[in-house]
Amino acid sequence: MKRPTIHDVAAAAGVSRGTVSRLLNGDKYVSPAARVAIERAISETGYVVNRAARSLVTQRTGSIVMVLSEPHEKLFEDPNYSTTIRVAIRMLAERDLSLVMMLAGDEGDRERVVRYVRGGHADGVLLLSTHAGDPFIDALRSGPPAVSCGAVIGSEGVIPYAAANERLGGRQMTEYFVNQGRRRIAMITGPMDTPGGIQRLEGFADVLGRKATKKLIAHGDWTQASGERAMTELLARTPDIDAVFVASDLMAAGALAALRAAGRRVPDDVAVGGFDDSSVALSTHPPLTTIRQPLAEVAQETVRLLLALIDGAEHVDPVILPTELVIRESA
Amino acid sequence: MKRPTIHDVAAAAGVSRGTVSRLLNGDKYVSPAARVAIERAISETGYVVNRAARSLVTQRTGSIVMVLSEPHEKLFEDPNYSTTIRVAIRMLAERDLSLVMMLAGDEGDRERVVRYVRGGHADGVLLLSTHAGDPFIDALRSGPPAVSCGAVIGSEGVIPYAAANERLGGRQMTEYFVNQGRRRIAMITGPMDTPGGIQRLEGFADVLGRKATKKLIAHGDWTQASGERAMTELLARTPDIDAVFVASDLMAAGALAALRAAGRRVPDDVAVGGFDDSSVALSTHPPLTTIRQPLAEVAQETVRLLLALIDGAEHVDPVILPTELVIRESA
DNA sequence: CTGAAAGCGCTAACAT
DNA sequence: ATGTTAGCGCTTTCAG
Repeated sequence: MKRPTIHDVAAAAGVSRGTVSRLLNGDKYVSPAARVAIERAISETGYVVNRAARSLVTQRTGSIVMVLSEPHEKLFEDPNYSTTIRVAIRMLAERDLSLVMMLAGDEGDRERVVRYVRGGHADGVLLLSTHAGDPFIDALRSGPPAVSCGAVIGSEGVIPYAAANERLGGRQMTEYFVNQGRRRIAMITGPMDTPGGIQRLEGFADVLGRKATKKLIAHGDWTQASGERAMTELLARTPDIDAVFVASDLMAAGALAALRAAGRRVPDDVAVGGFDDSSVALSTHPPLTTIRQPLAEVAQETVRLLLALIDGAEHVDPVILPTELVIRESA
Repeated sequence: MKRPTIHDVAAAAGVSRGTVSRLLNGDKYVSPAARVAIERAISETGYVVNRAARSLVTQRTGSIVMVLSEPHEKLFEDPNYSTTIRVAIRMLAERDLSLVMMLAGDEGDRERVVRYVRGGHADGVLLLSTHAGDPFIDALRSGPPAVSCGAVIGSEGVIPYAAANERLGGRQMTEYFVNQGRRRIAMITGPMDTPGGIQRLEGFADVLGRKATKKLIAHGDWTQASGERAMTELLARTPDIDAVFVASDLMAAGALAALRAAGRRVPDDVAVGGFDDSSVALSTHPPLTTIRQPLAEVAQETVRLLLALIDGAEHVDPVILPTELVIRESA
């Protein structure tokens, strides 16, 4: 049989469609009697609201789009997405909002996202790992509320966000090395158009000051291979380093391999610090001393900001959460 | 200004709404002249179709729901999801279908999914890592087409699927050990209500026959910690093992830690084989010899099956893709 | 507190 | 090949 409509429910309950609709939408003006009759009718008929019809009249869609800006191949390497996705789905489900996922890895993708959002197909936008100067930030300004999980470099004032205090994390690791008595501390950063790339380095520089010279800094792109490459480069350039702060656990795993190949013992000869406290941090040998980011909380706050905006807040402030040093065996 | 409707486009192009609609829906009966005028009008007005309105009349929603059945905490540990998600988003986007994500980790979640699907909010269902006897398999039978990425144990005839040939993978690794001259080969399996848990063990048993005794088999739950635990147990139970096939790379990382703690050298004393060829396989020491699953192809085939069903296919056959042995240093 | 009625924007069947 | 029109199922005034 066809799916029941609000009309069927109204008929079964002996009221008008309007009354059923009012109940469904939490309007207070429904008599107890009507309420009971309608609720019974709903469960008897197995009625489920037709979102398309509702959407057509309310002009809201009941869905939020999550935009993954990472180039496709790398999506695979990042251990952080699943937490964010999981938290977002949960929180949105509570509000009866569904989460639709889109990719924004190349120009075609991005255009699709813009069309989708401007076409009014989503009530809000959740940005993930958006890079500096991403052209479509502007395109989103005229649409529904957008927030980012992690700062959008260069658009911090435009797109509200929640993020871990990455700079603090950088400081925590670097201070730990200093307190351990390490003298030549190097760093392998992430891409310099991402907050994690920039701010972890800032924290490093905060502590080391002028000792943080160019020679001690190499850049990676978050992949393990890039960490290995950067470490090799660092070793060639400055053989006497006794500690290295790597901006992600995955890259740190690569650095570990390079150190092993070079015959350096970890942590005896060189201390290695990672970032993320992801699952790789435990599978390396030795297990990584790293910085834990409150990922779940960051995701939670991001969604909270978005919901506040959807509920009509004019303005929300960024939320920045502290990181934490996790000591294991690599440093 | 308000978003333009099909009416505005029709007016701007000097044709009727029906003609615009026909063009939009690929109907062949549109004159070249009208076509040009309409296309110009569309780009001038910035028109984007209102999916809700379309959905209301076509009874299709333009979205596919992906259901993640893994209990929440574990979602985090599995390195395979992102590939599947990425491939699915891509392929669906080409058909202008959007991907909505739902969790089915607990009873409440599952009920939500069933309501959603039966409420007609999706044109198709994509199941991920559904466990044996998952109660809501039945609930899905009356709704839109559903397919699974990976077999659904116990419902292989009910839910079409694409999957890697996990049993073959189990055979490949075990044969490799045998050919290497290993004599006491143990196995750490995944959960026995998942295809990966069952079939990788079947492959192991295919090769070893009656030599695959209970004493040589321990069970894990895909987590690294469980791999470590199972390895310790195996070592206590059968100290003379010289090879172990671990059903996932992550668990293998745990096994490696247990072997190191027990003072066994890998691969000299004990060969270790993983499964998945995930990123951890490269970050362990030594890097893991493992089985590669054609994840992207599996995801692709899964989506293809779903699309075929949506397009009206009465029946589709399961697709099973071969795995491949990847030799590194752990065996 | 409730019923009636007017659309929301679109597709598809029917005319022409 | 194209215009006209009848809804799709719902929310939301507006009366009462």
